[in-house]
Amino acid sequence: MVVTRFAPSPTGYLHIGGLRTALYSYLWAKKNSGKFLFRIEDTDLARNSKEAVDAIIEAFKWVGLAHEGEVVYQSERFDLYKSYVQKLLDAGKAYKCYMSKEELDALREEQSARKERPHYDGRYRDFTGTPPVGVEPVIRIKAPTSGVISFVDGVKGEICFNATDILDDFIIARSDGTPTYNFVVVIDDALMGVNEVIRGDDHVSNTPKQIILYEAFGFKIPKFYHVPMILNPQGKKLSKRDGAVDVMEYKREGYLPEALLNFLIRLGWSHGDQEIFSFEQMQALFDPSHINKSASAYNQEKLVWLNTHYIKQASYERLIEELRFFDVDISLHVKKELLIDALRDRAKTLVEFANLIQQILEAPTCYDEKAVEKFLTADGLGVLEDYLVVLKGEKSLLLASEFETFTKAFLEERGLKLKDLAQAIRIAMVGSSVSPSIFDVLEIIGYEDVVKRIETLILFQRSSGES
RNA sequence: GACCCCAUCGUCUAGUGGUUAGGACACCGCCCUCUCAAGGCGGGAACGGGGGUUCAAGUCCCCCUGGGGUCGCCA
Repeated sequence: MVVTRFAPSPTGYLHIGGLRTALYSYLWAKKNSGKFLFRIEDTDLARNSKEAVDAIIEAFKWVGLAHEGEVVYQSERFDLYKSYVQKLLDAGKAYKCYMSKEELDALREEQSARKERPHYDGRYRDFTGTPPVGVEPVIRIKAPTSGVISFVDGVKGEICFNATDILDDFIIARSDGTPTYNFVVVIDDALMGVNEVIRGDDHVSNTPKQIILYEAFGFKIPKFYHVPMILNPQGKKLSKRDGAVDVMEYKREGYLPEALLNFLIRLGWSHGDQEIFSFEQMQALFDPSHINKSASAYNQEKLVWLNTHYIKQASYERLIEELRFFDVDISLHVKKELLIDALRDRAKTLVEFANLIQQILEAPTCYDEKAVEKFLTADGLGVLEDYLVVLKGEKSLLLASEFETFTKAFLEERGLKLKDLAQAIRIAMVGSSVSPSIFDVLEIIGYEDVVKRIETLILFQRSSGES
């Protein structure tokens, strides 16, 4: 059975890069009817926070990724780790090192000055003397000093390292007794049964370290998939400056989670020419062997396009529900469905959608000057006034089609075209020269308010004309 | 600096020795049209460079160049 996991360290919000590897892990487990586990890597007491944990879990909930079983917190497993550290110590595969941080820093500096790779020199590896007083030791693993460490990466293929090039006796437990990342990852993945690890590219150089730990314990080495980073549009590392990197920021900006997921799955992975993937299709089609080897640049336009796609597809109920988050509640509006249909093709995000709705539902409080200048000329205003007079005798107008028939008849009698009147009506309805089809807008607003809004505009024009 | 990884349109990518190098986003043009969108149709746009291997190379090999990652008592 395929067992994957997502193991963030709670130092902040959930990053979209993290979401992508989580998605891949989730999908690969689902595709294989396996398990997707969730673990919080909070061994660094100083840098994690409960808020960060909550934020990450909230983001997971928003996008709909569900993990199997309880969340595992590493901070609650220190005793377990200690016993495994002890095993290594007992087996002579790890040892205590009494070198101070200052000494270490000095050593590293020397090495870099000599243009060498900074690394621990193993001075306590075979130490048998009396330890210096007042120094709490760290525990270091006895790493191989020769040979080749290689593994077959599921996305990159075979990766080889010379032990001498990369390894030193790295620390597995700090002087305060707490275990370090590379150690706990191996213990937990092994104990939790994780056998397929999908994670960021930045971990390839940790992999050989972890492999020697797997071997030291005799654990089965999992299959690794290292997925390339997401770069910014300039091809550099993606950062806050490049737009949203916090997953929840996408919610606040009005993106649908399925759009974000679709965007992310397709960024660095492909299934032929297919662009649109429902959540079900993702689970059926995802295969890590099609993950691209090279890093990909974040491209907001594609996300926006996907978002518009999913807004067009969404059910009325769904949209009404989502819109509530942006303080627009149209659940009780009689024309809610027409309202949605009139606007869904025009909104790139739910934020825009909410604004467009408000623009129609609330009578304009001001009028776009340029639009007024261009369309409410003496002639234009005259036609509108004329229209209002006739409209007042048509109290039964209800549907868009009825408004249309009425309006077209009105225009035909006067030898006018729709374009001679449409913009004036639009300004009266929404205050600007941009809106959905005016007949839909008229139906949504309703006869009484339509009359009111035209009256208001005419009044406004007359009074400003006088002054 | 050492080690590792990567390299097709501006961007996301298809491509596994023989293709007019395909699709999508973005862009441009046309159509539709009451505005703005949406939609339809069409267009420009790529194999980083140099050597090999081969009848044949975007595809395989080498070098160069360029980009990225890692070198913590962080994860």
